[in-house]
Amino acid sequence: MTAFSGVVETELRSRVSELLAHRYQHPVAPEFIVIKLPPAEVKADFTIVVFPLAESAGVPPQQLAEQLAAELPTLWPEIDKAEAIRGYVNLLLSDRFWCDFLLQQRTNPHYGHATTKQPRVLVEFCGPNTNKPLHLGHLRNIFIGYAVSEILQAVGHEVIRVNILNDRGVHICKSMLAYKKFGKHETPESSGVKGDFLVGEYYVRFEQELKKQIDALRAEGMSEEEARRNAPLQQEVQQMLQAWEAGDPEVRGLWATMNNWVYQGFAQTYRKLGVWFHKEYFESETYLKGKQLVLEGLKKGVFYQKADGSIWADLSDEGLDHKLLLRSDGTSVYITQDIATAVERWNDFAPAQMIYTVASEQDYHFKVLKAICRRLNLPFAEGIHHLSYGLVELPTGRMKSREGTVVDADDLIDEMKATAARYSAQHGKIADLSQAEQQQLFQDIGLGALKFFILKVHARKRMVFHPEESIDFHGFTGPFVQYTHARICSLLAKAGTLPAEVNLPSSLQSVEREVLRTVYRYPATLAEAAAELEPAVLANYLYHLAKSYNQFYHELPVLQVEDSAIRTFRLLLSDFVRRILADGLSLLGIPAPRRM
RNA sequence: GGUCCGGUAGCUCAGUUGGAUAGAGCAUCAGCCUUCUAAGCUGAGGGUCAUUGGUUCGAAUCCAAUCCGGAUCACCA
Repeated sequence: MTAFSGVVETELRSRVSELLAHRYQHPVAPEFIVIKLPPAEVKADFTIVVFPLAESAGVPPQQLAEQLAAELPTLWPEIDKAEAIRGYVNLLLSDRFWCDFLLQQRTNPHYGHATTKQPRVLVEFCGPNTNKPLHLGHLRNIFIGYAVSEILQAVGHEVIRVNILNDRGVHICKSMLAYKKFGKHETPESSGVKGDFLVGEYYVRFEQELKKQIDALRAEGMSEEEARRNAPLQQEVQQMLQAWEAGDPEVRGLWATMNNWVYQGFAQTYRKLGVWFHKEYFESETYLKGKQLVLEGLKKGVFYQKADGSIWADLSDEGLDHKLLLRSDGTSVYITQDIATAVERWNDFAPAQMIYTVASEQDYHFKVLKAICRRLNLPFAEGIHHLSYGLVELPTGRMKSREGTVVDADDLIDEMKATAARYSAQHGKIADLSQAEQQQLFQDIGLGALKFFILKVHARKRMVFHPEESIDFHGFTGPFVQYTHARICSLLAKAGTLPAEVNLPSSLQSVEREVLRTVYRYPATLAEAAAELEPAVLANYLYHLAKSYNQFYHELPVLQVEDSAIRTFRLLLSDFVRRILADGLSLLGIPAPRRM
């Protein structure tokens, strides 16, 4: 009911509420009074929607609107003009109010950020398998998870960032087996191939060789399923998995070696992306641990056992199915180890919430996980939250690493960087920077384009990525916002130091007012982005702020203004916008270069 | 089949939680650099908000049904 709003809305609500109570004997709680931003054509800062009030008060809307318009300015002197039009009261605040707002807030080092402490939360993101490099899907996950972490921190939460490494299982053995058979002892060093890519090559190689064997068997007359089961590689990889689980030293040794290659590769990519974790959890360390919890649950009667010995949860009373928790041979399944991992995290950090950044294909899984933790009476059960996001697909459909149809994260980052370099060369504005500075700048812009491209879309939507249509650097993009920031930096550099004592201009231009109105919305925007766990809210806002600043910049001179009050005011406004752009971008994990 | 998610301009997406004539970007067309960074600014064209019904003073937004696309319901992870 109460939308995300700021100090003015709060003030207006309480004034209107008082007015209705005292003057019209019609009490309405402030939070039920609807304050909106008027459409662009209307020359006003805020709009009170009178219809709901009129209805319950039994007064015609236009009549009540006129009464409010007549009385409100006397109750709150900051209201310069109040007009009643077709059941709306359009309010224009005074120039003085907006100037004061700028002067007060520009020195606030935490503008938009919360000053009160919020509970500790844990955010899991990334979640790679250790048999292949990170791809575009991981990038969306990482960008969302990182940005949500930053945003939650901005509104006062202590945020613990964790990763989950899917480092064991048959798919990991596949690359190991292929390496053992075809690897000829090559290493990342000897081959010059980044560790995660090297391991990924063997994963693909396994699938290729397996397919050959299957095709050969089918040519001999076996069915698809039969051939798959009987292919020698399939049997070998199962044996390898058993050897791994039995702790076979040779298999474990190869596993550790290859996983370390992958981790070194990941570390490079994380560094490039600017992300990090407080702690990494390894499935190899938790996959056995959930069993005890399940057995306790069985003892307490929250689960049941079938005749074959397998253990199940009956969740049908809450619209979910029966869920297997332990196989008939007593081994764990995926969800069993997830329970264990959650318990471990609870013991490590005791967070009020555990947020899992995981693709929407696992929506059902997380419903089940939460339900089971609840039934086990685990203290963190209610705090489990699945931050679900839509898959990134290619025009040809889903990315399949087995078939090699993936967009590798590193490759994409490099392409973006190259594109940024091409644009920069065209514009020729940064030729005086050193080579190293230029390289860093290209990286910042390329990553800015990529991260913004992904984050500006609401997480729940799935997105199709067209590799041949390169990501844009103009319009509603990261570079546009970065450019606006750099432009302001340049302006301020030419202006020198900002004066401490300020005279305010006597009146504001409409573009200035529009920029101030947008600046005003920043705290409410952050609050909304945090509450919704939705970086897109922030990305959209930053674009609008940059857009309105560019209009201001184009329409009005700053440095050449004679009147020192106006010149100073515009510089301060520019500086404030610059700060918000830089702050907002950094919450999205996007650097804000000072030149470009 | 059950459940969940999505459907808004040619394309990619917003839409302030039920409010005024539905907005951006890209693409197309037309303008603006002897002035603070043209990765910018201004303008034009482009819409049956999937469909139908309902609730309401008022619906892209809420409800129901239908259509289309996707995911999921494994002794896989």
